Amino acid sequence: MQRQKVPFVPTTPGHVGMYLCGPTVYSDAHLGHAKKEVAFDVIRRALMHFGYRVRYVANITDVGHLQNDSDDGEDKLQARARLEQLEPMEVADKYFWSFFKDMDALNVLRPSINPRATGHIQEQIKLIEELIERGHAYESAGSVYFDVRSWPEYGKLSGRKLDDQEEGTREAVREEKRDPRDFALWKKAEPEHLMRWDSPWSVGFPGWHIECSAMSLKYLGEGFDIHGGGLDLQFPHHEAEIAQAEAAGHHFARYWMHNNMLTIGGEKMSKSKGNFTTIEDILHKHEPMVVRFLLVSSHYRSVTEMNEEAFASAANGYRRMVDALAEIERRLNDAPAGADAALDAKIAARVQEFEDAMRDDFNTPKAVAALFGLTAEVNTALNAGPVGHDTLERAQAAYRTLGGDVLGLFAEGSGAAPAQDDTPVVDALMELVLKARQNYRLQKQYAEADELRDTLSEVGITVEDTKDGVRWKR
RNA sequence: GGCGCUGUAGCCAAGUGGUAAGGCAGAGCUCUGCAAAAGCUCCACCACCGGUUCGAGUCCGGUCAGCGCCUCCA
Repeated sequence: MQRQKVPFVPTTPGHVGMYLCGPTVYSDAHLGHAKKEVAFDVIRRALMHFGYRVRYVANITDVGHLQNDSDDGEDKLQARARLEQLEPMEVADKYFWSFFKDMDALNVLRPSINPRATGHIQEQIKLIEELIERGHAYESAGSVYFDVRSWPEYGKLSGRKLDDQEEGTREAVREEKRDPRDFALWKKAEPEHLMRWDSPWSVGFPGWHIECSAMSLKYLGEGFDIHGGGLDLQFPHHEAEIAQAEAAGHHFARYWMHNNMLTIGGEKMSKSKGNFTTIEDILHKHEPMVVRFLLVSSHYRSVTEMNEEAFASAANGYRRMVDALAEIERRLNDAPAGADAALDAKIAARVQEFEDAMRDDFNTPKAVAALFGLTAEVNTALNAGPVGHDTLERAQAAYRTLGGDVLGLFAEGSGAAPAQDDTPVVDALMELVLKARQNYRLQKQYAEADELRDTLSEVGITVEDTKDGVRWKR
């Protein structure tokens, strides 16, 4: 809340409670969601790596909030439902599942608790009642609004002063409100509004911000550790969350973390601009791990530019690391016993470098650089000759633990859409083809040998001749 | 108008006042039947102008450019 980087000290030693603002499930998740989810997934994984037990709560917003603040705004879920000719809750469930399918593909760990707004109407009503009792909220025409004038701290997170805010920007300043900046805690439902619940004030639906205050406090308790979300939610959403919770007498989140936005051609990717790429679409063009690698290659607080060149660069760079790891694991099969002290020291230094980077506000680009440093050193050693088994295991552990467990990489084949496993067949065929090619080569019939190699290349199989014999990969 | 962020090589991207990490692309070399892979080498007057300092990409002021939030958005 000091609006700067500060040392982290959890409430309960050894434990961390994290809350992340999740998606409103009314359309496919796009790359912006991926950046947020991966950013906080890495933070969670890093905390776990450093020994914390993490309770990770990420909500799903499935209440249909209005598309804008004017009177006739349509509910987003309902609008989608009309388009797809579904019940609003069918829409919510459809995109709920597709969201998890996308996140699984990106190797984002599932939350410890995944509360849905519609399942916590009672908790939200209770919090609103507390606010009314304390004089920070008032009912007006069946709706309930938060009284920002009654809460001087409103604005502390985003560094805004009420009086600086431009008035009248909104099309219709609702006369129901005492102040145009008051925000809805409960809205009376118009007759055509489908998602509606009983409340002391009207049949209606909760305001957009109240669910996060209610659910985070319910599952993480008073004064929980970390609250995360996109930078674009800082104001008004998170500001409102804090005001509601604290005005009602609760201790709210102690640390706030915001991921920055993703740009394409320098412009923010967003639903309203229509310049977004869905995760499903991008996964048709790029491996999930490449997408994830590109995301962790920039810092969560920085803007990430995503263009085709960046993807190509990420694909090649990631491949280099994967190849090094694959070679380590191949060599483990017939490595001599013992260790290589010089390389051991280098591995330990890179591990240290990685962990230092992560400890400094989760500096993933720096951590990735440490892995590339490791890659160069390991490759050099592997080129030089046999490396001891123990050392290879240490190198493997460095990749699997840091790149794998912490950054969530090297999880090819995980998640949705597992490819049909044709490995045994391909292996057998490759053995035959390579044997034939080797015969051509021994008889110096290079044209024939190269033709085989070129044909394989066309179907995505690379053949490499090395000192130790032929090797292939796809 | 208010609040805030950013400008680092062709691209992506770190950078705690003390000679500018890393990756991709590119060039050369080693290895190789040729390739590929890997390794080595090369590749930045840090938007501009002032100031503070022994020393500034890093601090201060200004200029220019771009972006975000203030309305739904991750």
